[in-house]
Amino acid sequence: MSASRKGRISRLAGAPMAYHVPMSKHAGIPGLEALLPPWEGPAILLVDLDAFFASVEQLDHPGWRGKPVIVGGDADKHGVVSTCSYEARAFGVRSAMPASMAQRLCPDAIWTHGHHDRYRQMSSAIMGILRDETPHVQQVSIDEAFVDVSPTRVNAEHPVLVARRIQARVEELGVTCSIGVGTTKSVAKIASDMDKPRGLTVCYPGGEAAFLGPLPVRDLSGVGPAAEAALTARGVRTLGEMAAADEALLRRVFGKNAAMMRARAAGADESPVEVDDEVKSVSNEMTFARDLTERADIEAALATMGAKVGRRLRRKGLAGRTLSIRIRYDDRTTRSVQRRLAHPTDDELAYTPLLYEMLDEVWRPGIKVRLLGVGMAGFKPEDVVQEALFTDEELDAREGGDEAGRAKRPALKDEARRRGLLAATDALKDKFGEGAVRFGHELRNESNTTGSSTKNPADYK
DNA sequence: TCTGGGGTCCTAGGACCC
DNA sequence: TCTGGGGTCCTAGGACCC
Repeated sequence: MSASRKGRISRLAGAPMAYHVPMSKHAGIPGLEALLPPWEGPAILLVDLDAFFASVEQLDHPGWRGKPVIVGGDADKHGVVSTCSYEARAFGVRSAMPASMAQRLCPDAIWTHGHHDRYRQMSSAIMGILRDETPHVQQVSIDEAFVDVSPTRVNAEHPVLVARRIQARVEELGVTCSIGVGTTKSVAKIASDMDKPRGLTVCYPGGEAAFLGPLPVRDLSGVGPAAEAALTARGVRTLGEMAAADEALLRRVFGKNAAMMRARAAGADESPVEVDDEVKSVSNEMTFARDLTERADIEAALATMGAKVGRRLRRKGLAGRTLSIRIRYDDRTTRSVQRRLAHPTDDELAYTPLLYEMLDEVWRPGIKVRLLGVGMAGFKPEDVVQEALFTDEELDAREGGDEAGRAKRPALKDEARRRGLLAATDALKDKFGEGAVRFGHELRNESNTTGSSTKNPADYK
């Protein structure tokens, strides 16, 4: 596909200079540097890996190259498409589409649940390339990052040349990326979407209004289905109209973000590239192919997810104080319950009984459960130090200090023994994989999940 | 043919304190 | 006996992103 673009330098609607630069020969277009108008002021890249998961699969399975590949969940288990190759997109398959629909559109596609450790590894290598260019890298997901390449920051080198070098270095790893270049993050983001795969789209300083003006508001990051509907109802359809809209009108749609969103629509939002990787929450969810109706099955699922969350907390060295569960009923309505803990913890053996208590607030016998989730939030740096969830006195107060009350407690309530057990099972799972150690409850719902894939922004760090 | 799983951020209301 | 307003914490829900 790059052949048709080879050598093309085209002008984008209204922008003084907006180039699509061909990627097939990007290692050196003779004289390109001389053709580029000088760049004044800030320059930000948005680097977006093309069909990332599917591209890695095609890299690792040579037989899959040139064929429709779909990474996602099972069609008969409520699964959806996570990522699909461009060959599959030709059939109309898209991300987030129900897997059953994708199967009808493209019956011969190659399906895989994905290999997330491999994606994380590839992503880390690519982010390393970006950080080798400049430390001013803001990773926004496993396959996207902003890079501040303002000439004052990168040896006065032209931003377009930096972008072309990044594309060349990424391709050496066997995958490709599209890059948008602009004076702000939102301009770079929109530019990166205009030409995929292997595209390089540049909006020069001063061209923002002409570049963004005709685009639909939905193209702007931060405008979803609800905001789009609210804007349309008020006669605002394009980014140009949004940039000119009354702030009071926008406040009814965006609340306190109205001014910021209007600046974005005008390409004038100055939010900086931020190197910030602080994790705010850790959670795990499961959608079931068959709705759960038995309390024992629901508790087993909560215990399984609680254990996964605990293990990830320990791996990250985090302890949280806000425990939450999420539940979706068979009619797809969703409820959540959260509870503030007395002490931060990363120990599922301590908090799993609380999950069962919280369940009582949103579930009664007879209710069918389609999805369950367990999450932990409320981290503070000083909370990383481990503490027991409850003291014996608090447990006595909760459950009664008599023999019957004490007998209800987990057999391993002794903190040191608990931590020993957790450390041992973590070590086994590190060595032999997640399936190496299972408790009885973890087997109950086996083979009843969607097997879907994810792009978890916190998990590759 | 029917919608996943991982996150972040915002809003609104109630409890509580002064 | 009834009453205020502001600040903070907590909870639930929802919009949005990849």
